[in-house]
Amino acid sequence: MAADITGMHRGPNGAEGIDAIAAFADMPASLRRELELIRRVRFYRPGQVVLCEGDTPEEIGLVRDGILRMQKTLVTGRQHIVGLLVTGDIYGRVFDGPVHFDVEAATDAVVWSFARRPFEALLERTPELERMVLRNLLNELDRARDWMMILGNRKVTGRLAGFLLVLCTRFAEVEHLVDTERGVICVTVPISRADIAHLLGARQETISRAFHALADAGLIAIRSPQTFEIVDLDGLVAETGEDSALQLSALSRLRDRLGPRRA
Amino acid sequence: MAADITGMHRGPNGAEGIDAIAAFADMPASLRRELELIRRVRFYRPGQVVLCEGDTPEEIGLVRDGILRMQKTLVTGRQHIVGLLVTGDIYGRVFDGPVHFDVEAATDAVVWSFARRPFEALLERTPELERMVLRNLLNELDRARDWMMILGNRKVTGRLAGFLLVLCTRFAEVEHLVDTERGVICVTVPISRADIAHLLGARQETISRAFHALADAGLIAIRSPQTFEIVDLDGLVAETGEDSALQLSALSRLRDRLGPRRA
DNA sequence: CGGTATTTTGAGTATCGTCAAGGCCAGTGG
DNA sequence: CCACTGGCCTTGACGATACTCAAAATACCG
Repeated sequence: MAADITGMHRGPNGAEGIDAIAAFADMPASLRRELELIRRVRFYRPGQVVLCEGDTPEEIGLVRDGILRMQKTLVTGRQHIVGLLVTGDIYGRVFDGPVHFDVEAATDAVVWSFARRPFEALLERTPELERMVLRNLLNELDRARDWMMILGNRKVTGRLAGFLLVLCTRFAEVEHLVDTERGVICVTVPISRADIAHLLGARQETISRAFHALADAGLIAIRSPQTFEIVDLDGLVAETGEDSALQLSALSRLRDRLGPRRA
Repeated sequence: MAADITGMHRGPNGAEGIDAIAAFADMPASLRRELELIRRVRFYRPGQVVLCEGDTPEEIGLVRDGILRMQKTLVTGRQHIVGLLVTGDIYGRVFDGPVHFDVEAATDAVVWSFARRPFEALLERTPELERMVLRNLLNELDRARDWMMILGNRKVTGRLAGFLLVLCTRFAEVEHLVDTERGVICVTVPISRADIAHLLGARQETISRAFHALADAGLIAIRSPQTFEIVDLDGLVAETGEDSALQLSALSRLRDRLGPRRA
C-alpha cells in the first residue's frame, strides 16, 4: 500500500541540509551526510494517505513541515485520531512490525523519507541516532499520555480546553501555530471540526457548541473558525481540571513569552 | 522522593536469574550476568508509591511480578490513571528527564531495580539491550494508543468492553488474569471500581452500572465483583464499535486458546 | 460476629448525541 | 459582477446517556 501518493516526487538533491531539523544539528557531519544520501523528499496534500494500517512500511518517515494525523479506521467506517505528527516527528516502526494505524496528511506536508533497511543499519552503527529515535519515542509516549489525560475529562469543554493548551505548549515551538503578539496568545487550529471531534471523542456539533461555551465564559475569543485568542489562560487550565507538572512547565514558558517580550 | 518505600529490601543474591523475564532469555550470558550484578529486588504492597511525578528517578525499574499503575494527580485531588505496568515492563526514563506521572503499586508487586548510571552505560555498550528498551517503548506506545481508542468511545459500556478486551489480550499472557478453562474465558480485573473509573474517565457508579448493563446484554457474566466470564466475545468487540487490526490478531489468539485446547 | 471498605441501586439533573435545518465562505461558471 | 454550488461551521429541539447525591446491600477482614 501507501501507493496512491500522487503528489510525491524527489526534491532537488541537497536543497536543504538535514540539520534543518534541530535534533540533527548536533550530530556529526559524517552522519548527517549519510542520512542525506538515503533521504527522499516527499510532498503530500491534505487528505493524502501516507501509510495504511497493517502496512510494514519500507520507509521511515520524518516530518519536515506540516501536520500528519495518525488514525484508526473502525468497522463502522468512522475513524478516530490517535495523534498528530509535526515537524521533527518520526513515524514508521523502527525495528518492528506493521503500523497499527493509518497516517494521513492533515495539511500540506513535507516528509523526509528514509529506506528502512539502510536507516536501521545506520541506526545500529550510530548511538547518537539511536538515542534520538529513543527520545522521539519517549516524547510521543508523553504526548499519548497527555491525550489520555485530556480524553479522561468528562466534559467536552474540558477536553477542548486541554486540546487548546496542548496546541499552545507542545506544538507551539514546532509549528507556526501560536502567535504571542501584543500580549495575547493567538492559536491556529490546524484541523477541521470533524477532526477535532474524532480526536476528542465527541461529535462535530458538540465541539462547535463547546468552542462557543468557552467563548461565552470569557476564556477564549473566536477570531475565525480556525483561529482563537486565549483570553484567560488560567481559566482554561482550570477548565481542564488538571495541571500536570508537564503542562505547568510548558505553560510557564508560554507565560514568559507573553510577559516581558513585546507587551 | 520515592523514599517512602518501607517494604523494600534486597532480595537474596542470585535468587532468580534475569532470564526469568522472557525478553532477557535470548541475551548473551555475559550481559545477563552484568545486569544481575546491578540489580536490586524491591517489594511493594498495594498503594505504595514507587515514583512521584517530577522525580528524576535514580533507578530504572522493571516489573517482575504484579501490577503498577501510572497516574497523574490533578489539582482537584483527583487522579487519573494513564496506564498499567505488568511483568516485563520498564519504567523510569532512560536517558531522559523526570517522569511525568506517579507510579504506584496496584497489587503486591516485585520490581527489579537498576541504578540509572550503570544501566545507561550498559545500554550504550550493548545494542541488544538498547533494542529491547526500544521495543518496550514501542509496545507501551501501542498500548497508550489502545487506551486512546478506548477512551475515545462515547459510551461507558463501550469503554468498559474495550477495557475488558485489552485485559484479555495484552495482559493475558503476562499475568495470571485470564483463565480459559471449560471453553469460557474468565478474567480477573486487578484494580478496584474506583481505579477503573479513573482509567476510563467515568464515575464509579457509572462503571458499576455499565458492568451490569453488559451482563444484562448477555455479553459477560459477573462471577464476583472482581471476576467476570466473557460470554459473548464478538458481542464485546461489537460493543466497542471498533476492531483494530491489533486487537484482531490478539483476539484470534484468544479464540484459539478457547477452541481446540481443552473444550 | 461485628466493623469497614467496596460495590450496588435509586431518583433527579446536567451534559451530550441525534437529526434536521440554516448560515458562512470560497471557488466556479455564466 | 453576480448567482450557484459544495464544504464547513453553527443553531435548535428532543431523546439518550452519564453525573450527583444519597442510601442500601454486599464483600472483606479480623
